[in-house]
Amino acid sequence: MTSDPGLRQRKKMRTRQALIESALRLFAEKGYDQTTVAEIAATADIATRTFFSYFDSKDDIVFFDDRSRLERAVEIIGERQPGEPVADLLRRVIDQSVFADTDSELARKVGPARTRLIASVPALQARELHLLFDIQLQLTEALHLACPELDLVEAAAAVGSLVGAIKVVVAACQKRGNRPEQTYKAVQRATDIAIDGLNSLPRPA
Amino acid sequence: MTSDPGLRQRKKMRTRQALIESALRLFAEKGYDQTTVAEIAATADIATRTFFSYFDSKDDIVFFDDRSRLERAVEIIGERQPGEPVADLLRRVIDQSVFADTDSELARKVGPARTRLIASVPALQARELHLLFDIQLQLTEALHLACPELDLVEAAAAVGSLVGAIKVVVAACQKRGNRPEQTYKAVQRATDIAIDGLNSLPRPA
DNA sequence: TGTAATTTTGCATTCATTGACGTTTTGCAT
DNA sequence: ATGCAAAACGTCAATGAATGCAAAATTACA
Repeated sequence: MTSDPGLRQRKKMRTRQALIESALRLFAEKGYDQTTVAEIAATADIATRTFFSYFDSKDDIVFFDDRSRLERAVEIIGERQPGEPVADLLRRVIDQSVFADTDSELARKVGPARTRLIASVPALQARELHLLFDIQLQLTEALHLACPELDLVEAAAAVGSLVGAIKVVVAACQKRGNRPEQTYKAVQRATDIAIDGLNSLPRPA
Repeated sequence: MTSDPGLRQRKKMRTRQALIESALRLFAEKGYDQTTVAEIAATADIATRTFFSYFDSKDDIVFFDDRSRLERAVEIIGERQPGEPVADLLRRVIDQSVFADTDSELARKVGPARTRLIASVPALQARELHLLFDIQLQLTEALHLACPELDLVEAAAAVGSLVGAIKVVVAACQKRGNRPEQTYKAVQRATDIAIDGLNSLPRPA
């Protein structure tokens, strides 16, 4: 299955790669809205029409490595040791898929720039949230399978609560311009709060 | 401030209303993608160009009452009794803003149809998630203000965890085609899980 | 009324996205 | 090697959302 790329596949991959690199470079240079699909295609030496057989939409290209991140996450969940607490399992998932550079060097290369790009373009924010949402649904299924003691609702709540806490905390940090250091600490705190529950929050003085 | 609408304002409101009704009716009849902005405008007897001075985009019109829902929520948070547990406060927010028909009869009228519509159109799902996300950021601020014992990260985690759990659970329920009855119960369960934390989940047998 | 402020509109334009259809490449079997 | 079928690509044309602009219409107010 993972054996023969074949000329066809190799060529497709190269084209795909070229499109991704062209797009991200142009977005960085001229901004997302100022870059047209036609330009991206031209820069990668591809017909405009063909762009859409590689990516469903202009914004999709920014999230080229989402699929592999998801696959990694599902894999981790599938390898759960029977009896391992759900909280521990999900902690590992967060660390090793969300905050790891899953998809080759390219992901690491564009990492921070991409983050800034997404934060600054509403259309990309929306796309990201939508993708993340789909991912959560799939994680829910995987978790439900790997943890027979959880019904579907419990699995969904677990995933939603953890991811939701982290996502909002990260956004709040970015909004106030925190350093990555601070943001990372905040993510840890968010994780703990999701795991220990809202009742673990400080009480009024 | 809330006194004189004036002819101008009244007219604008009527136009807005007309646009909303036309749009939702057409979406229901022919489907979202098959309905053009031009048709919506024509049905409401205004110029196509004018549509965009009432709504920023075609999908915005579906979420016409989001603003008032948010305002209601922020209001509730602002009225928090000092010493009231955060969990209790947020429970009330969920009940009275998310699951209440805030914006007049219109909201109630379109409720279920709109839910189905959003679920079936990817563009609307994305828009909804984006709006919901913004809402969460604003709730975070409001909560931080109303609860001095919470720092910003804690407030964000609280909101994110609760809303996240509910959102994913609702989606999971819809996906498997649960009845509203079932879904409502699931929301309660999701709320409890967010409040009590992932550690409150059933342990492996 | 007359004038300023605000809205509405028509028009042109840009650009993402899609469908139909013909052409080129590649994989594979003979 | 040769030929066929499928996969990929490209051309052309069309649709429809979204935006800028300036003229026309409407409303507010002195």
